[in-house]
Amino acid sequence: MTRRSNPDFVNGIPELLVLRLLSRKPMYGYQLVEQIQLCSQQSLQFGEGCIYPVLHKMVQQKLLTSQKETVQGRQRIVYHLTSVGENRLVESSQKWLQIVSAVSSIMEGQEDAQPLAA
Amino acid sequence: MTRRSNPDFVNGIPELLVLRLLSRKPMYGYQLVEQIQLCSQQSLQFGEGCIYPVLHKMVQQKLLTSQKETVQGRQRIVYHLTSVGENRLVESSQKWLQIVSAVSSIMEGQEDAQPLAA
DNA sequence: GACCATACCTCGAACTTCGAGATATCCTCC
DNA sequence: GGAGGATATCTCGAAGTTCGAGGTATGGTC
Repeated sequence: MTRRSNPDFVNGIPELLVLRLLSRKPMYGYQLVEQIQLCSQQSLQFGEGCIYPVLHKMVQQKLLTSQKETVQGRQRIVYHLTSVGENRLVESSQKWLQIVSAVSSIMEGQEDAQPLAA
Repeated sequence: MTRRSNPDFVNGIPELLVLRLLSRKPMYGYQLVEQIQLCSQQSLQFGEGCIYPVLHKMVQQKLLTSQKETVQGRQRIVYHLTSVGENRLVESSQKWLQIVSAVSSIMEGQEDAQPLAA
């Protein structure tokens, strides 16, 4: 139980990663799950129960298009980034970078920004 | 409405920041809200409706202790970091750094980790 | 035939953020 | 004296996210 007992910092990351990975080349769900694990050296482990719903949501939002393929009798659904998705990728990475830098500045900063004009 | 329509990357950040800010010196809630805004140049805007509950939760978890103060007839509740909180700060910042680095490696990476042995 | 890897899916639980609204005191200005 | 703003606290409910568990199906290997 106690599924997510402490902060995992992971909100929105699956979508960002899917966007980025798909900007390099089309992929299917299972492959995305594996790539994320591999590329991050197991640091990031998003299971299928996480990725599939994200994928479906993104198709609905027209960030992706999907396309059925059958390889050796095995069905795959290959996802492609749309131009809307490309835009979203740009926005999202900027936002991510901005947050990383804001958090860093607080984490590394030594003093108050302003003494709060007492 | 549509409160949080797209990913905000912000999960767990309030706690991390509170931990860090309090590791420098004790502060009260309202002050934390302001400091976070100031220190991040408005990039991070966690309102009181976000920070107060976080503070209460952290006291419950013994990450913080609280102490009432009255300054000019105005009540303040000052929060101090406990040693449990210090440990949590260390763990959490490591985890944060790890995620940032894993995400960066995927965002900046150019190729597959492994060709997935086709 | 059994079993594993591949490949897809859904459901519910748990957690988080955050806007809105409410209260109360002090100070300043008219 | 009264209005209004800044300071300072709080609670509630809505909305969205992640993710474990469980389910289905096929192809290949032993």
